Amino acid sequence: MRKPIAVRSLYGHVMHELGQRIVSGKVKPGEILPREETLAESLHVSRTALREALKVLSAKGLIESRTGVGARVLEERSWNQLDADVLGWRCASMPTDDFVDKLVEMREIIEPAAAATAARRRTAAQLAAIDEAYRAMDAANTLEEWTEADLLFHDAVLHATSNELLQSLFSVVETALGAFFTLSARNASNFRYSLPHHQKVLEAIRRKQPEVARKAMQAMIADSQANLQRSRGRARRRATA
Amino acid sequence: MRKPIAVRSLYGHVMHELGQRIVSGKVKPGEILPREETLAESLHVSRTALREALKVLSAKGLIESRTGVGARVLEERSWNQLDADVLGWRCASMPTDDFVDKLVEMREIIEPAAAATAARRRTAAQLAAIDEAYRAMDAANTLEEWTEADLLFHDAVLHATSNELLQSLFSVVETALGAFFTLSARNASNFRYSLPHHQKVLEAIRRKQPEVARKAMQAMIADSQANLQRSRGRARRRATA
DNA sequence: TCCGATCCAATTGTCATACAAATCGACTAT
DNA sequence: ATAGTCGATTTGTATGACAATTGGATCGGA
Repeated sequence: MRKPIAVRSLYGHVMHELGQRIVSGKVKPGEILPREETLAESLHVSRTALREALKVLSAKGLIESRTGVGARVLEERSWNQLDADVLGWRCASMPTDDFVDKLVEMREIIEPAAAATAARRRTAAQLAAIDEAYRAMDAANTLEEWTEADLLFHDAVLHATSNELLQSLFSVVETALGAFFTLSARNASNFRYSLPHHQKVLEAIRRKQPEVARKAMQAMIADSQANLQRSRGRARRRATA
Repeated sequence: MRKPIAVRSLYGHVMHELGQRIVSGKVKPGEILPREETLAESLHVSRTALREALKVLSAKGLIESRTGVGARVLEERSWNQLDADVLGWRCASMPTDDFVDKLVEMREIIEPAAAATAARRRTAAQLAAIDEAYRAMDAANTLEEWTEADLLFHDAVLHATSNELLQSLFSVVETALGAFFTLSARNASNFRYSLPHHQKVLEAIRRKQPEVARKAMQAMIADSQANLQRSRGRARRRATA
């Protein structure tokens, strides 16, 4: 998303490789990873680069290293579930329906409340940022331009709450939108269909009408959820065909 | 909390030291940290240990290292505000009313929604856990027992949503709020006052009434916030006296 | 046989050093 | 004045060495 395929540093590659192995369940909680020297060799990096990756995974709560024992994969309960990387790894390849449902549920909780708060507190500059994102969506000619502007719009709404904790949840919203983008049937002719929803949110925030903004955002999410359900139906019919 | 004084590893010490310097504002966004060799020397560790700390801080979004340039402190906007360490450093460095307000705002968004979801989806076992926590609160004789059972109650409600993202989110907010005061208690003598609120939440979840549960939770939070305002007033009067 | 203390092998934690790669700015030639 | 080149600076990666910690194996005594 942010980094297309990204020329990640060596340690970054290692971190993603190991992170995905853990999150995808290829190595299960409780298991001990191979010793650092072996792991480094099998990933074709030095122990130095490997260790930096392990440290970051440890900070994300995925593993715990103990002297003399090794690196143990921790239970899912202690994973940093809101971490952008962890969320991304859970969406790697195809996210499960179950996980997408949870992402949508998070949106349903976060974004309407954020829209309402933004309507109450937004400054002129914050409103301008939302407006600019909206106009970029309106002007978008390609899927890529639309996608970028859409993310910007949702980020701007969170920003307008002036609550940086709320804004940090953008990683969740971003992941949810990303999952929606890959799962829903979007093409060159119909990707603009949600523009009116966005306009209603924008106008409510402009006019400082919290409850109107909340409702508009709820409608937008409900609509995208319905869209997901339709896609699932199609996917299932295709699978059983 | 978890680790009293904690025998942190060397790199852990370094990470906390640098993290606090950044979050507290001793080094400001945009500034470049001293080069690694210098930093390592001034902190009395090797470059290896320092680099592991920098890598983790980078993963938390506090800094960004670039070859040939150095480690730049990033803007607060890109900090991982919901990271447990970052939140902890903020609690330590700026325990202002403003920050608490933002935490409370998060709670107002999360917990009512969680209660409603729990009422919709709770299993028998999850309900039993909430019920057990409630009875522990009822049986509490000391503030300590009450506080422990209170935490258990709220955790159990979140657990009953079966959404680990939501759990993770509440968990960090709860921990941060817990650093300032117990979730719902006035003082040693009448800490049980919020028991009826908890009972209403419990019963609504038992009867699978989402909106009732949401309202009950909202009432509980509103009550504890009113309580917070009163104690702030007292603190201010004391300060100006 | 059971139990405890001791020792030892395995593994991570830390350090020191060296060199590769990237960046930025200054300098040079045109 | 400008484009290109070069060099100093700093992070990125690799390597080798040793300290510290852990858990089990070994051994001895009752």
